[in-house]
Amino acid sequence: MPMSDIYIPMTERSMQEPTLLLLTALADAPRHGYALIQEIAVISDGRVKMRTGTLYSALDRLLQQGLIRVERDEVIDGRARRTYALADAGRATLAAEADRLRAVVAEADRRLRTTRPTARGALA
Amino acid sequence: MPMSDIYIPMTERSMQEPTLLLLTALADAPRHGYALIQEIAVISDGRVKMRTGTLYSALDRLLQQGLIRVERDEVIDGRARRTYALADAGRATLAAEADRLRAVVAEADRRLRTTRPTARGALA
DNA sequence: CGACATATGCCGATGAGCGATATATATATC
DNA sequence: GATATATATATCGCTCATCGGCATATGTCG
Repeated sequence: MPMSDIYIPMTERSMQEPTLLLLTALADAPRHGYALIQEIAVISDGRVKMRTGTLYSALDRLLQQGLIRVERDEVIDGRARRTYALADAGRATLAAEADRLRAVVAEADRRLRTTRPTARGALA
Repeated sequence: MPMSDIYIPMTERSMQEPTLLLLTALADAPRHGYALIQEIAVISDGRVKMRTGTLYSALDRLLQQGLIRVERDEVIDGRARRTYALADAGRATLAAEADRLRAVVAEADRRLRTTRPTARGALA
């Protein structure tokens, strides 16, 4: 019989840049969705214009993972507004991610400065 | 009539960690596939055990993008071995990626240290 | 009235990465 | 001689974060 086993990933994928920027944008203060898009544009120096499809699905996912929480719901000038805050777990995750990336970037810099033509140092 | 337009992404996705580690592992010297897996384990302090599925498909992709090149093909002790080297474009891409990540990490650190309870500084 | 900023949300498509599997040789252990 | 582990490359199907597009609604500016 065909066993239709469910795919269960063993390792969790490393965080991608949009998610990293999202947590970073929430690190200093709670913000609502639209404000996050603008804040991320500022953080990334105009490079990243986050799509709402990315934003709201990421917010849903991060809520589910417990990395962020809903701070409050309001209606401002007739427009609904949902404000999100970084949860303790999200704060810890962001700090760990920053440490991890700092180490990799340092290693990349080190290697870019110490280039050898071959792995054993030999050269024609 | 149903227009079956082809999906053409406007922006290129940001590099993920496995790719970043791959380029980093090639930054100081050319290496072959299996050596890259081991080198990446060292760089990431044992955290990342790259799968061959990820490795060889990434190598194919990076070759196609011109970020790496085949340095040489050998047969060592009866085993085939293909050695890859970082191309100039790959070197530039890695350097740019490092700059970018350094900036985001610095911003994350800054924000984690300057946390306010709300976006406007008010608190109950 | 039309254009644009504000604000949230859904949906289909894409592709990097993951787990599994296959193949083959060399070396170490029983 | 069998069995396990290290070396080495390669392919396949699956998942999920991200992307682009679309929908909806209000407020403001010209």
